[in-house]
Amino acid sequence: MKVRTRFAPSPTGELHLGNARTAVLNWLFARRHGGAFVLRFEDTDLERQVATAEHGIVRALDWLGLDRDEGPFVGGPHGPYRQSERLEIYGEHANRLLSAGLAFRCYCTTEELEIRRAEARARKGELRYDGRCRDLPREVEERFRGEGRRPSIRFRVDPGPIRYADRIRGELTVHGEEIGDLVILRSDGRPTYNFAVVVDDLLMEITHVIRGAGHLSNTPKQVLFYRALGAEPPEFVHLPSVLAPGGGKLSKRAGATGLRAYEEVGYHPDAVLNYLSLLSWSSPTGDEILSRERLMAEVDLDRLGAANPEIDPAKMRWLSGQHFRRESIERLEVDLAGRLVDRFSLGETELRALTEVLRERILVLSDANDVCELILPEPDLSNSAVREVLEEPHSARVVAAVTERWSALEQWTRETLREALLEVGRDVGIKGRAFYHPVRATLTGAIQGPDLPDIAYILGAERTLERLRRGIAAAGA
RNA sequence: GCCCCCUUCGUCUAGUGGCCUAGGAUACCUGGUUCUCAGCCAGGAGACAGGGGUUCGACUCCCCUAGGGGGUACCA
Repeated sequence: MKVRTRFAPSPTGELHLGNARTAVLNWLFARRHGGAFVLRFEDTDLERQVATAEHGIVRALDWLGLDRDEGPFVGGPHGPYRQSERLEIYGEHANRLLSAGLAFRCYCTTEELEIRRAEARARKGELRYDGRCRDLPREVEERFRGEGRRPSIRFRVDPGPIRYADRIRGELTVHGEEIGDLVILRSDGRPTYNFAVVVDDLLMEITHVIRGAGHLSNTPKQVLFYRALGAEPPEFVHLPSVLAPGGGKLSKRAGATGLRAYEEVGYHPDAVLNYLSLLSWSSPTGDEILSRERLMAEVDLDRLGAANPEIDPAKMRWLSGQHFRRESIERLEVDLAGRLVDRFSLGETELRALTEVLRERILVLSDANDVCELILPEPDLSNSAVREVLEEPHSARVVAAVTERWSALEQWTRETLREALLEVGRDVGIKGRAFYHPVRATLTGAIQGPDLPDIAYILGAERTLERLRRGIAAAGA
């Protein structure tokens, strides 16, 4: 049977690392087995205003490179893919259960239920529905109807063990008496979450339900629905919950940063994909820096742990850097161009040189700004730190020697610049700080930054030599 | 309150009864890369939550406790 997975967020807000990890595993597993990845929005409970959230989610998925085979905006044979557009379908299925005697109409109002729950809580009793409408005589039903009560439809949950399986945890059992009769259709006709999910997953022919462990306790209820509808449940895989750094659940104040923010800071999307798949999973090879292709080939449902992992921002940044190091110059150049060209009015050769240097040092794309900020603007030679360096006795001589040697260069490459610099150092007989600082200060107006040959390489021969000559003048003065 | 799940270095993890004086990665510390920052390279320190069992032998199996996560809704 063809593997079909789905990602079913409710379009309330942005995707965060926790949601995204669920999407990632569903996508990876589908791709690994040549299956289909379906997107579905669970929006039954929401009013409008979700349109922007829908787009935000799709955007985030696109950024991570998780393409959908079916879903909103792309369509597919099992649509519609928004629960709000499937209301009649849920109604039909609920009625099927009703006529089969597996469900019944419950005339209790929300208020009555709440009062009973409060009482139960007060005397420390069971909070569950007491089943009072299970077998209502026809006359009573008529009377309730006459009173204007709108019934909800409840599913009969009989006492006794309910067995279900989770791929990660194995066979599990709960008891029907701990669940109670479940509302599947509210009195206003909208389905409840657990019922809608089952109807959708069934109709969409989902084979593997991969979702957060928060749904573990919903699973037995859903298994009951599958059976009642005459179907076998799919395989359930409950991924451990992703926790915020320092523990605790992902929340507004801790770690629930939207994916958009990671995109803006400039994390490599493949690194985020890589990082997320490494939560609860590890490659049998023990490797951790895994390309998109390797992830698609290797990530499977075996080797999934059961403990809740915490996000480690530092490791994610490190991975991002690793992915940039392996990125092609051409691709990185495109990413960098979007952030730097206008802001620093870069030319083609400058951008290329910058990309070559930056590829070896950035962790996230925004690191590039700092480097540009430091070396691209005309250096300010008037600040005290720079003045101090330039006033050293040998500074003028050092800068002049470097200028002379570099201006004689036939090839302006990082390598030739570096070799030439080393030679000058030996010739002049000055080394360390005394040698490098005057050159650095002259070139950037700072005494801290990337390697000098790299700076010269990015600036290009003309600008480098011009700055150096100005430095000689300043040092001589 | 009741029910369910989880528990190896700070963090992510390897480990399925002896291969473990517990391996890797990150973070941290130190050194190197004839200047600095980042990067990179090398080295160092760092864990089986606690207590009972089972066994010739437990990180690995069972029980209890603690801690964490989730559920108990006409929320999703």
